[in-house]
Amino acid sequence: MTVLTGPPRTFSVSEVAVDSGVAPSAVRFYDNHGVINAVRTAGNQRRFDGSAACRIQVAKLAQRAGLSVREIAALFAGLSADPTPDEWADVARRLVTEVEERVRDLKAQLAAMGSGTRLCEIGRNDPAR
Amino acid sequence: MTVLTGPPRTFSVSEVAVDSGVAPSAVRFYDNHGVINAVRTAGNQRRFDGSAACRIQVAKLAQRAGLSVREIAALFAGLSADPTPDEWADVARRLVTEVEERVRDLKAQLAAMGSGTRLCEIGRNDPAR
DNA sequence: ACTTGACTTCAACATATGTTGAACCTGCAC
DNA sequence: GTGCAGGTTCAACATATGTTGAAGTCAAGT
Repeated sequence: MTVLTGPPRTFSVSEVAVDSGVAPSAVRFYDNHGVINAVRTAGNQRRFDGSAACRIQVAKLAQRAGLSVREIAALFAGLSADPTPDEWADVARRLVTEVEERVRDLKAQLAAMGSGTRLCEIGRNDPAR
Repeated sequence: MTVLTGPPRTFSVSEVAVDSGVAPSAVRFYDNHGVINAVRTAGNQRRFDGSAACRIQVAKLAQRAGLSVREIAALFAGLSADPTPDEWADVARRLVTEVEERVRDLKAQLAAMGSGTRLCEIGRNDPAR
């Protein structure tokens, strides 16, 4: 079944900006790049659902963890308006998988450096000199 | 004591490019931005020590984990030419600490979303409507 | 209906991260 | 000492990620 719920409330650009902690210009930027999705009023103004501020908060942290806006938009592509917890969980799983792989790669390189085999030629002196 | 070692071998831009897997233009870019440090020949050409390719490999992975070139240069700032394993270990520790904090922040936000308290107002409907 | 604050688009600017091309110079092998 | 692969700088270009300002439109209260 579906819970009885009226027309869901929507948010303007500046509301989403305040809720997500970014500038209004950034909200428009994220809309233009598919991180969030606006519907338009009869007068062409953007209206967002409640997930927009949330998407942006996640997007900012994902950016700090190395993902590009394009990658984040792709990650959010399957998300419906006002996503279900299950949809969010799936996004979260894919996101964490991706950033953890990047951290693993970094750690592996760091580990390969100092220890044992000098894969990275640390302090390398030409062996053939 | 110090191990008996002749004048250590140096590397040209294109050698570092090959060893690190980036374009020569990128090697010059990283030099200009302090990720690596060249000495100059009498004829003004760059010469790098063996750590340069290594620094770049780490830098590329650190970038994928969310660090900027400026941040990476700052991280490498304390590193001497041909750094000791101890110096590398210190850099590695600080680097991992930083990226893991970013991942923690992301995970915390994701966790706060789906579960329990709707901090992110998922599927929010105006409570005062 | 008016006013006014918030919205629209678009272009220009700004910073980060490189790449490319021109014009010129070096280093090394012969 | 000559040739030439590869080095130098500098400016322009390119993409990503936004911000700012101008010029005009919308929405909502009075």
